[in-house]
Amino acid sequence: MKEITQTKQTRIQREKRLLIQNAALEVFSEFGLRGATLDKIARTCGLTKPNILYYYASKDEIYTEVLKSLLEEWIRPLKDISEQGDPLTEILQYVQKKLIMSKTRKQESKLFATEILHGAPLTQNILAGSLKETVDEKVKLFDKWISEEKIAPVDPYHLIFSIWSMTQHYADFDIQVHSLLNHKNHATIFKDAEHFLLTFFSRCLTRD
Amino acid sequence: MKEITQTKQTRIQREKRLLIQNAALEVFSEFGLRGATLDKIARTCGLTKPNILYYYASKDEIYTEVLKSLLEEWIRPLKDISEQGDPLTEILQYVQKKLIMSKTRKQESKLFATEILHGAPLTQNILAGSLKETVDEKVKLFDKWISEEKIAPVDPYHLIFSIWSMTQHYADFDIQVHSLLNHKNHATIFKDAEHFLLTFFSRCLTRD
DNA sequence: TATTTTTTTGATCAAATGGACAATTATTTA
DNA sequence: TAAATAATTGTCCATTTGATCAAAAAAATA
Repeated sequence: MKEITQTKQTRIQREKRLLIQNAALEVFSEFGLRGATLDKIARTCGLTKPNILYYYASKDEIYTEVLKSLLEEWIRPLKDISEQGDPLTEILQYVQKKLIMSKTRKQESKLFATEILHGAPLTQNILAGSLKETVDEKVKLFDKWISEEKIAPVDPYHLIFSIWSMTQHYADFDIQVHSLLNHKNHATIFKDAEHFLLTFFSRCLTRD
Repeated sequence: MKEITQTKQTRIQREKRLLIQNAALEVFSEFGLRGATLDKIARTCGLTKPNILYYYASKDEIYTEVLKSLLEEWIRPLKDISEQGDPLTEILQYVQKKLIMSKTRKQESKLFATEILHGAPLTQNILAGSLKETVDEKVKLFDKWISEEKIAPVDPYHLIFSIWSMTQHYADFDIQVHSLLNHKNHATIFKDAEHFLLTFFSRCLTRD
């Protein structure tokens, strides 16, 4: 295969690569890196195995690309937290955004979770890089808000962890959630979750 | 292989099966069901592959057994929540117990998470069975406490989800946690997490 | 100790799977 | 339209891996 540079892709290359990425996301999020096979990905997007390997050098390369594009999207809402806005509103909005992502981007959430869970072999540099940068920046902002007594004093790192874990839980553990809630309507679950989380965090951040 | 009944195991059978289970927990929690190989498990416990298959009919049987014994242990602290005790204390104690499990039983937590994440192929009946039973029972208790105004009104199901997600986060996503906290001392992280969680839940459960 | 039973292992198999490649077909470009 | 380039696929290969089995070794038992 000729080298496919970012600047000089044919129409077909753009289309097929996207097709493969979408199928790969589906398969990887369900079976993990090792459980996913090229055959499954091929079947999912209606291409043949050698054809997929014409666009990507290896299975690992597909995985890396899918994960990379996912990570950028994953960090974005955190970046959106603004120093200008009302502190409590900003944080609650972040909670809402993360919950919406769990609802609409379940596959991405699961893929990310699996990757971290199994040691983040391909993500460690990003965790220690751009994600850490953004987190540290927001932690500073939260500390500032705390010192100005605009939100209650809590450890900002653990606050962020709590937002991540509680919202992502509804995507990653959806099987369990649905099973314990008698397979209640999907939309209802998320509405209840939203109400719970907003109550929870506003109570927690407005006392003292 | 002769059938190994529960009642009539030799000393060697008891020892070797335990040896295999421990190795399997280690390997499965790191690589997942499909990523784990019999060779890896064999190497981990110093047995040969055919020898392992002398004690277990298949890889899936090992996985199922490890998971089954894990699940019983996993539900126990929830059962311990007592109607007799002080409501807030009981719930905070449950949070503490779950956090300790994340600290000391990281492998179990990760294995469980991976299983649910990938569709709980071998656990679904347990989720819908004994786990659901216990959860429903405690939900009733929480509702009672709420109606008696002993804790603040929150959705008990989502309260339980929040406890699970926030505590297990420190085991399942330990790579991320450590990376973002500059690889701070393990014990310190859990002390901070405990303080955060106890503050968080007591604030949340004592208002109104 | 002799016999039986249990345990261990080397050799091997069949299926699954990631990947290579040459030949063919489709598309683009001159 | 002809030549060149890009895309597709059937076939094949090497490795991995779950599992089998017969023979050997070890342990238990009589």
